Amino acid sequence: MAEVTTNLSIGQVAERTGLSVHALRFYEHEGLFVNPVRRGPGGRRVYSQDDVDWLTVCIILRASGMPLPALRRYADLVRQGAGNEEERLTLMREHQAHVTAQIGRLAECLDLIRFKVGVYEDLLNPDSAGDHQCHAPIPSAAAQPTEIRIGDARVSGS
Amino acid sequence: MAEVTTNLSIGQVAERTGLSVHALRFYEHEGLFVNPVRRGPGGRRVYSQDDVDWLTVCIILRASGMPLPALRRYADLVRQGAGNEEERLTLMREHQAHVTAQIGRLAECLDLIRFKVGVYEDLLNPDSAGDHQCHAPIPSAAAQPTEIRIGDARVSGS
DNA sequence: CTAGGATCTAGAGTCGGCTCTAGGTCAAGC
DNA sequence: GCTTGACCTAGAGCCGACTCTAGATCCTAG
Repeated sequence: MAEVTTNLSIGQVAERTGLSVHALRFYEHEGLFVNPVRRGPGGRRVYSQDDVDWLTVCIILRASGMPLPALRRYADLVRQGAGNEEERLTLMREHQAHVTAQIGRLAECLDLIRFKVGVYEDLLNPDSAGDHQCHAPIPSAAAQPTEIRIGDARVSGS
Repeated sequence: MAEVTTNLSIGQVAERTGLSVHALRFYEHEGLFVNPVRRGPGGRRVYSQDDVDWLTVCIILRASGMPLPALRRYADLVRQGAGNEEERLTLMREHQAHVTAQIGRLAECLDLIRFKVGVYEDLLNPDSAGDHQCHAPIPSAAAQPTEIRIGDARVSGS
């Protein structure tokens, strides 16, 4: 069995994860890795494919708005090994709820945005009768202090 | 007809929009209002229902991730009055695209999260055969790096 | 031998979007 | 008259998540 232990430099990992080398060092410093990053000659970081796989998960969790402390908590649990699956499940379920809620909120916002787009389209092209339905809180814009949370998930690229 | 011009204090507006008084002053300072906020005796801010309606729109746009500069741009256009509807439409369409993309990204993330939740559920309740399908690009990434042993793999510089 | 490039550490800086503080004005109630 | 509370301005501070800098080390190529 040829131990194909991939040995990647920080630059290579940056390249294939999309994270910067700075971010990789930062993540390590923040304790987000499951296993300590190995070091090669000269104290240089050496990453395995498992590290890259873990980072891929991290990136997805981050992209969906999980804050670093929660990610660190999750990494801690995985690092501790079997036995804490319930806690991991709880953590994941909570995050799932967050993401689901966020998607719902965005969908609501999208409703207003679509409505606005429709209004301007009609205005610029009055021929086509506009029949936009908007099952959202736009007519009653003055209604309730809808609890919309500003500033939640920030996702790559932007 | 009785002039029903609602005159609201900053505190009242804060209360019914959910924004803080600090945020309201900040938004004004940032030029996010369509019309200049009136002032009452003692230089106190006086808001109309229109202001509140506009803020409601702002809140929704912010909640969907529109950055302040874009919001300011939109306010500028509205302030300038009729004639720039195309630009407003463009702005709104761009934002619509952003939000749609963001929802898509979050949905993808949710796929991994659901998968993870499923894995842990099965692990804790092995009776029910779990058949989770994950129609996302994550099968390999979701592999559990539980207890990864890092041998004394030496990194030969080669 | 020397230059270039990737890496290292520790720590400072950046950015967006508020949030808070300090010091002051003003109107109402006791 | 005095206190309280809402409001004012200008500007400082905060938070999260990086990003960048400085100065050093090390490897490889020419």
